Amino acid sequence: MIAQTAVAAAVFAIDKPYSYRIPEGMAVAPGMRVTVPFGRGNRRTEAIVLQCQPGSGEELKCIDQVLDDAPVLDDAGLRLAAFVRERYFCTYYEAVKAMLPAGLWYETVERFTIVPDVDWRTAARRRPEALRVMERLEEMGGAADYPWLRRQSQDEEALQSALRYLTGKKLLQTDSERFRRASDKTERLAELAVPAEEAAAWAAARRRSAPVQAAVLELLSAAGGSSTKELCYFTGATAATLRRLEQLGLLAMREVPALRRTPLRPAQVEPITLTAEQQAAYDRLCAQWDGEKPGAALLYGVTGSGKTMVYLKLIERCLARGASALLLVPEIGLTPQLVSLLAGHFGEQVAVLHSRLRVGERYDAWKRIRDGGARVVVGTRSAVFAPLVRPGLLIVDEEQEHTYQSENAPRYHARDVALWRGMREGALVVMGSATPSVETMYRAQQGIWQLCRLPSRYNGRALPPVEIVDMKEELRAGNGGAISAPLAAALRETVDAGRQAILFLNRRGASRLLVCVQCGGVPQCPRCSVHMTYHAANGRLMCHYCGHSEPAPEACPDCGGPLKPVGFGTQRVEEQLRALLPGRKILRMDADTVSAVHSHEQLLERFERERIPVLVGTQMVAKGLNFPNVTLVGVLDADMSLYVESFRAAETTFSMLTQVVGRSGRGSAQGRAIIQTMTPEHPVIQLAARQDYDRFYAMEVALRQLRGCPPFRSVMVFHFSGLFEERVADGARLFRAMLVEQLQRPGAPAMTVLGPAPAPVARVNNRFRYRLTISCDNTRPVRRLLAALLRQFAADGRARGVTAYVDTNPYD
DNA sequence: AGCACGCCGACT
DNA sequence: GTCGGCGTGCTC
Repeated sequence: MIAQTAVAAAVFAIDKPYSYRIPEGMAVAPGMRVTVPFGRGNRRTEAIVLQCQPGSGEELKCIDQVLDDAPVLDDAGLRLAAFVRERYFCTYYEAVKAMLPAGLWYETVERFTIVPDVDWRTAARRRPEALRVMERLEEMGGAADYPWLRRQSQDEEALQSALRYLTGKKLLQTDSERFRRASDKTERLAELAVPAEEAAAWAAARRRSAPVQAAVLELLSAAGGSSTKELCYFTGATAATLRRLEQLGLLAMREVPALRRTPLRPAQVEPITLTAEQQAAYDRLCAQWDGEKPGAALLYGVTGSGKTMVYLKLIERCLARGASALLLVPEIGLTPQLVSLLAGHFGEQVAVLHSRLRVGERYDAWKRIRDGGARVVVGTRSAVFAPLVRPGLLIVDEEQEHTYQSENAPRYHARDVALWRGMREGALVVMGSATPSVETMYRAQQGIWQLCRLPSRYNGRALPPVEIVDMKEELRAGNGGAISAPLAAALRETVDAGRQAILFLNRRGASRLLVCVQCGGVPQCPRCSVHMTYHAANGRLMCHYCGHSEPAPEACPDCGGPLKPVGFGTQRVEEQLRALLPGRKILRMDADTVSAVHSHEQLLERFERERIPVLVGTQMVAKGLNFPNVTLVGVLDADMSLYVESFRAAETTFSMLTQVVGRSGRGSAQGRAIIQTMTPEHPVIQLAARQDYDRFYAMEVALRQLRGCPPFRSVMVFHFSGLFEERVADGARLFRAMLVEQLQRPGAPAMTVLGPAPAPVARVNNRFRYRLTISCDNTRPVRRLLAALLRQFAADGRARGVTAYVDTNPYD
């Protein structure tokens, strides 16, 4: 027998089914994972079986190991992987990996053994690091695994180069052991093994020579015990530091059981009753559902119209029909009430899937879903791949949210995957939103999807009145601060009345910087073309692009001048508020105040429970929960997000403003909202203030047609990156030339090509980045052409050292 | 992307 | 003379 397989080691340019012989007596079926030899060196790699067919396959290499007793993907799953691959320009295996829970993945541990009877001392005499490795191995009896070697070595890169050298010279041989990644049921806790005073004394003595170790001990002396993860975050320590302290007898590690299943907190619920309007929408959806091919529908309901009630009723019906339901949400942390509500109604049948689950939790949830135990799945983006038994209903809540688009390969959009699944698996797809994306509304208007409206708010209350403040006038009047006079007055009024207010800073990463008071310099990331963010919680500088982190320097690295932390966003606003509202409590929510210790859920809870008068924050406060006591919402710079380089700028701004304004007046009291802007006349701001989605949509859809953007055409962004700027730029230009050549052929599709140009952040992780944007019809022949072009590009010698990938209709 | 094969400059 | 540099081509 012959197996057609998708191989993990295959990159995009060479990704296709590879055939292997199935040895006599080996039980292999499509959807099972195997290991196979691949490439000239026959290195072992994982693969998934796509198809089995008869044939002797004598000329083929053999599958060497079967990793699963039963298929991990069924036919529908394999077809879905093929769709994701074709649609999003990724490899088969990348698609498969996105579909399976991490707990199912095998890890390979490489083991190195000294080849017997060779004189490695002479052979490697010119490589000191290689000699050291061999000596260490000899002490260990001639063999050790990679993790052990890494622990013994300071410089991982040097170690890897030495190992490459030694295996190349045939002085070392390797073999690999595979084991299923331990389903992590425990968490490591670090505690002091000596009295706190002793540890503190040790730390004081070594503060110079071992500052990180000292910091760990100081923190533990103060805090008692801490999870290793948290400890590393706050001190900048690595696992190696902790191990060293353990060896010194200062630290003790303890494994404590971590919960595998986050307990659901079922809400007290009553039977679902719908308003007349909700009932009408529900009935129409059911009628569609009962049709031959259910297709998709848009549930367009203003904020507070009770879309959730309709979802619940639909899920109830889905279960009654013996099918499973999926509810996708943009961000799980913001929907605890929804999860409780589901648990209240559907109890043990609910499974929650999101990226912050532990490996074991995720694996358990996945199994419960696959085995039919969990038939109501609520989760974020990747939950769209949940192995639902008989899927009957797929709901995408707030379908316009950018979190549904994956930022790494496969760069899929969960809403589009849900639509594909719905079509293929005969499930009804419901997209819900108060501000639908232009694409979705267009399709609903065109009758491709059914359009159900919920025009009235649940409590019958009108939306809060919105006031626009012209910040140019404020400037002319001599107010250069972040808070305008009308907002200041409204704040005082609200707070004096015992109500609460939320101020929203419409800035991405409103971060804090360290600025040199003497030369004005700002510490930059050594690997990226961005400045580093200052985290007061742990006194470190961090790069949000590559993850680089270092202790904040005492003095300016350039001139030795004093450094001062400068709050660019929320902090400055907080200072002004203190002056404005003396003696009042103010809660700030940003990267500085949100940490491992205080999650933003906790902060929001405190805001509600303690009735703190004012909450200031960035993106995080825009969504948030329902706070009945909030009667004032202020948007500080509404137009900021209008000027980002994206065809979605207007849409995201409108949606965000609508959401923020909707936070006000959720309870019994009337709310109000104030929008501050430099461009009060801008139509998006005006329409958002009036909450006039229909007019906004009409305006925006016309613009999209003019500009060749979705829903009329797709925007595909090609990203190029590499270590040498010249090469990347040349590569991007070469790609453009190749593309233009294709477009000149007769019968070629129509496209507009823009660029290439350097990416907004031109260097990340030492790699230079360029982008090329095209606008085209996203049809199968076009994708085939683009995929062929990417393969040709990868094979071209002139593009050596440059990698490329495509993003479809990106959000940034 | 790896990895092996293959052809030219600095060491025993 | 060989070791080792990296340019080139293939992956069932």
